[in-house]
Amino acid sequence: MLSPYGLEIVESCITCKLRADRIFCDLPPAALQNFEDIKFATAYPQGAVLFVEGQLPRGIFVLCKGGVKLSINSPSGRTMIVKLAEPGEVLGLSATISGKPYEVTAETIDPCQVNFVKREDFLKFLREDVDACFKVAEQLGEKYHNACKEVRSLGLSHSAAEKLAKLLLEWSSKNGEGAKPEPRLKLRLTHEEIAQMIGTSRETVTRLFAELKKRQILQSKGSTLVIRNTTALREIANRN
Amino acid sequence: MLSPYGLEIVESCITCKLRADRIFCDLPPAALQNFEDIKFATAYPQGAVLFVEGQLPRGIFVLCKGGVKLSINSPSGRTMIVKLAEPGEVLGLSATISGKPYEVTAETIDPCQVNFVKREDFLKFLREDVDACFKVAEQLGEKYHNACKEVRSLGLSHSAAEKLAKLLLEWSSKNGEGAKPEPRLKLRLTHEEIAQMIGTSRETVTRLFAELKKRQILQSKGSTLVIRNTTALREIANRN
DNA sequence: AGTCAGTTGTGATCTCCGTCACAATGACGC
DNA sequence: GCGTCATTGTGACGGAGATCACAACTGACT
Repeated sequence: MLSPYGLEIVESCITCKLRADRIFCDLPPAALQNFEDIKFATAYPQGAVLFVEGQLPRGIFVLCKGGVKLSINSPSGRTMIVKLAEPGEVLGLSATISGKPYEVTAETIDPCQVNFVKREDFLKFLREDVDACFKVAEQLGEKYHNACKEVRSLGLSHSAAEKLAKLLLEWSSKNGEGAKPEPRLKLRLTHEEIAQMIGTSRETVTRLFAELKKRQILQSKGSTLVIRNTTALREIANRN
Repeated sequence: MLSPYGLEIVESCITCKLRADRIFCDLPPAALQNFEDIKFATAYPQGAVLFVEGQLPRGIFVLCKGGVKLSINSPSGRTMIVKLAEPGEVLGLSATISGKPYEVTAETIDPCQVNFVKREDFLKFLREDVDACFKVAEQLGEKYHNACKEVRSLGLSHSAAEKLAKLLLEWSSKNGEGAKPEPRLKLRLTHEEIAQMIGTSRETVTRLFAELKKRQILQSKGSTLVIRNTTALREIANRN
């Protein structure tokens, strides 16, 4: 099936080949069929907003393909990026369960495929299936874990350099690049957005990058970044 | 029944009168009976450590009575208080479900009554009971919500004053004191600990309190604090 | 080519707050 | 009472980084 935004939509979760790798999607057959019946397969272009912090929960969004930026905004216009969600994650979960407003704003950074489930359908689904309910608990645990990591990074770090180094190391450890002596990673965010991830200003990020390059720890080729001296970067990340 | 640490232990969850008000404990009769069979009623003195960040999860701790301080520690000796847990909360939940190490350290700040459930018993219990499983999801959602609030406070605030004001307002909104024109609250923490809650230094907290008192916004009588000018405090909390 | 918006790079200030260093106060036991 | 310990109160100083203000660069679109 052809679809908008250059995505090839996977229509059915039952035949989806990616399922096994996914945190949430790997449900037993019975649950999967029930889920299949209540979900809507949808697609979004880059830059689309799935939901906004403060809105009453309409339902959950299971990310099948693409990346989504989760952020928290202050009335004063500041914004803080909490996480870049990856395929397999369920977005809007805690709000949908509690009925309280969405905690964060979710905005696509790629063309995305998403399975949407209406709140009432989802709650009914959970009430009838322990397996699904347990998966949800696991998923929420994962989210909590991430939030704790964020708190740790924000609260226990001394310098912006430390936080940036931690972020880069985390990114490089994905995609199996972490093991290599000189891991490389694609920068999907602007300096401004990186600043919002580590709670600092854009200028500081630019300056830090400049310094790391000068010290031969980093090297950039277009939008790919090469970590030339992993040990040095680790040292900065654990400084003090 | 008489017990250690001057606590009167509530032996059975089934006859517990406080149950209805509690987030987790209000289970349907069948689930409650099953829970009753696997839980251990225990008591701890003030200052006891229930579990430490990084330990493999032994099980969950349902807080029945007393207060527990949840904190995150850095290898460098810094510590950040994430939350003061109240009766009804389930501690060590996400770790017990995922099997990954406890996220935080839990230390009692009062003599406490706690119901402990071993990990394997708890998991089995959840697998057999949708209602309990759903309660767990709700509880985890609540934890996630709190963590998000923490991230917001740490990441989006400009000044220590702002964070302190926010904290005081939050505390005063408990116990129904929030509605009163001059809410009062008992300070259960030292300046040092308050500093750890808002991610600043002890001296800064002391200085901020001094200033707030000078500006007639606060007034302290022993360990109770009176908020004399709620509007001014709100203004500081939302400054910028 | 040229234009224009969105990035990135860099210098000059300025301020908040962390840190160090003590003094003052309070709590508690003996 | 007095000694010990934890907590609180204050001053002085320095530095990390926010903020402002531009300049330089990039890439997309006409």
